[in-house]
Amino acid sequence: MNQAIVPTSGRKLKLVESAEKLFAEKGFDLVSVRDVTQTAGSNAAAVHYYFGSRDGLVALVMSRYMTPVNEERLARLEVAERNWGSKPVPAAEVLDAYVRPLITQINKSEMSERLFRVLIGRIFGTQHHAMPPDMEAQQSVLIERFTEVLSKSLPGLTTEDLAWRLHFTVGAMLHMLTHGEELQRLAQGAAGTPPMEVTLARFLRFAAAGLREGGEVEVTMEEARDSPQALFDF
Amino acid sequence: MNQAIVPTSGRKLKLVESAEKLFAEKGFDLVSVRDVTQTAGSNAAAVHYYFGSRDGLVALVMSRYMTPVNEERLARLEVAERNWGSKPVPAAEVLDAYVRPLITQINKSEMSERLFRVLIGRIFGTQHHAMPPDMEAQQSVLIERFTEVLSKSLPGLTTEDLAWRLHFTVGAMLHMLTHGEELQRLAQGAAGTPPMEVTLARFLRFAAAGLREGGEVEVTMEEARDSPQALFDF
DNA sequence: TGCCGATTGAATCATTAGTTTGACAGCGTC
DNA sequence: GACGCTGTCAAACTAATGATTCAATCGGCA
Repeated sequence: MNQAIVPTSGRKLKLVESAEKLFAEKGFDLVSVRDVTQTAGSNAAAVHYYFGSRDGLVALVMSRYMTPVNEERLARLEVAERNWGSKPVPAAEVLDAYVRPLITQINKSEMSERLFRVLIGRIFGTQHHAMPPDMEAQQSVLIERFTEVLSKSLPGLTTEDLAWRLHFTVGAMLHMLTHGEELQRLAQGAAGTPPMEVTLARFLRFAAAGLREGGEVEVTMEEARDSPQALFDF
Repeated sequence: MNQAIVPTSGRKLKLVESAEKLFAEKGFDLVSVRDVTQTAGSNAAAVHYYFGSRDGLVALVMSRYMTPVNEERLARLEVAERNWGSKPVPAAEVLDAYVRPLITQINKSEMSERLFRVLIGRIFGTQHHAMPPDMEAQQSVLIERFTEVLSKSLPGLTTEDLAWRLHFTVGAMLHMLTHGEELQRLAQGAAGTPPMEVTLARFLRFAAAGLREGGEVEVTMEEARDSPQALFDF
């Protein structure tokens, strides 16, 4: 399924791999067609010959990694649901289904762990309307499914609270994936250089705690407008 | 302090305000000098006359909002420390010092809440090495101070765990600030349209729970390499 | 009024971007 | 051997960008 997308014809594959590397290092926006073709030892026209346009190349790289991750996420979620029968799946296990595919896929990939992490972070951090329609749809399905299952795991939560907590969770994950490098520079060694599994385990625990114990916000919008300060007293 | 940076000379102010609006809407990278001058009803040369370069304008806009927020953060942190004397400041109160200045500053600003939120998110989300040196230094001090105080609030944590949890926290906040709009589109109304105070309160509770109850990761790197799966069993 | 520095704007430059074109080579087929 | 298909490449095209130039204009002050 992975290989079907990119035929292993030498030239095309070389282009995709060069693009992946550069996209991971500098971000989708800061890599030009010429950067890619130069790294691949090829010509600018090659990108348009194989991918139609720069956007075509970007879309291909994105779906090459997003699709298998999302498919594994949905598969794991279904297994979890089956295992727990009519009982709600524990939140931590739902999160696990969301996070663990990142590890699975990195092991399948030939890219370095560091580059893979950043690339995946950039892909999933792309604004939804800026990605190809089919991937946007893929993401919508994912959000819907995980929200549905999680709402049973955390029955006390309003849909509004759940939506926002999930949003925080996704934000924390994307930041970790894309900007983990920066933390290691900033914290001057205090953050260590843990392998991805350890960092993901830390993230999982952090997010599970936030999702479960994040309390309730019962203040209405009207009350909030009158005395915003009160929101923070607890 | 805020006004000192930008003299209220009509033309210059108009340029800065137009830039802020466009930067918030499209991001720093996707706004050209001509976009700004056109919106301000002015000429491309004006930007270089007043700000030296495009980067000068960006730097000015960034510091205009980052500086007061960070100063208030540090001030509040000091007050909290004084109030608790020799006892550690509760984590939630440290987070409060970190978050509440966003509300203070939005009320001082003339920008709409929505634009302010996104702009602040983009500013603080900028890679540290991509910002002017003085602001990079400002951020370093901030991280150092908050880490220092928080490590006393959460005495059980290793510095490595703390560093990563703070990283998650910052990521969740930035995502909420910059991409909150997107959630409201994606969740199809499920996220509501809460005022910023409510969202920040939600965030604060989420992050406090994650920081406090995120558990420990005692597995060493060596063990993790041998059996990554074990990390997720809990 | 006349001067002078501060400001403004149209035009221009140099560079970079994505894309297109047309020529050409390899290669199998009729 | 001519034809057609697939790749490949250098070059050129078009549009945009940040920056610069230089003449015109404004506004206060002697």
